[in-house]
Amino acid sequence: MIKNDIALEIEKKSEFNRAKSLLIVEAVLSTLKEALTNEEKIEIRGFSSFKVVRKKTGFGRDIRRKKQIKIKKGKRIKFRPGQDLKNIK
Amino acid sequence: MIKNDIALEIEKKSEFNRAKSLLIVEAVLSTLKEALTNEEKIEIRGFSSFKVVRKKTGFGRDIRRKKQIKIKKGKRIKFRPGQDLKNIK
DNA sequence: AAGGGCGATATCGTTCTTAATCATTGACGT
DNA sequence: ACGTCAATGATTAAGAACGATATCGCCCTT
Repeated sequence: MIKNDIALEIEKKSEFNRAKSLLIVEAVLSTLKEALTNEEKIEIRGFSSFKVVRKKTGFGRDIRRKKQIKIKKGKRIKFRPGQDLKNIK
Repeated sequence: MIKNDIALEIEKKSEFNRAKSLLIVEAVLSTLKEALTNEEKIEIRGFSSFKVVRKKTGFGRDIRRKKQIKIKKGKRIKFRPGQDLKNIK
C-alpha cells in the first residue's frame, strides 16, 4: 500500500474526490511527521503510539572493510502497535 | 499528541470543522490499520514504512517467577522511519 | 509515461527489544 | 466531565534490530 492507495480508500469512505482525498492524507501524515520532528510523543488508542528516544549505540560496521565505524549519537522513533494491531493473526 | 490534537491540526490546515476533521483522521488511521491487519506492507516516501513480519522469538520472561514462558508464534509490525524522520535533531 | 532519488538489502558486533503481569497514568466515548 | 479500559513502566535473558555504504528496485514528482 502506498500513499495513493490510502487516498483511494479515503475516497471510498467519504464524499471527497481523489485529489481532495490525497490532500487530506498528506495533511494527516505531515501532522504526524511534524509532531515527531518536534520530538513529541504520539499516542492513539486502538492504533499505536510513537515515541522519540535517545540513541545510545556508539559504533557500527562497514561491510566491505569489516572495520568499526563511528556512529553519531542521535534520536530514534520507537513505534508500538496498539491493542488492535498487537495480535494480528 | 493524541487523536484530537491531530484533528485540531487538520482543522487549521483545511476548511473542515473539528468534527469533520476528526472523522477524516479516523478514516486515515483505520485505513492504515486495516492494511496492517491484512498483513499488507505500507510504504510512504518521506514519512515511513510499515511491514508485517513473522515473530521468531520462542520464549519470554516472567518477572515474578523469573522463569521462561512459552511465546506463541505470531506476527509483528516493523516500523521504519523515512528520510525526513530518520535524522531528527 | 518516465526518470530521479528514496527505500530495501546484505553484513557484523553491540545494543536493545520482546514477552507476561500488576499498578498507575491517561486516552476517548458517552 | 466522568468512567472505563488501553498504554506505560519495570524485570530477565535470548534473539533480533541498529548503523554505514553501495547497488538494485520502485515510488512519486514532473
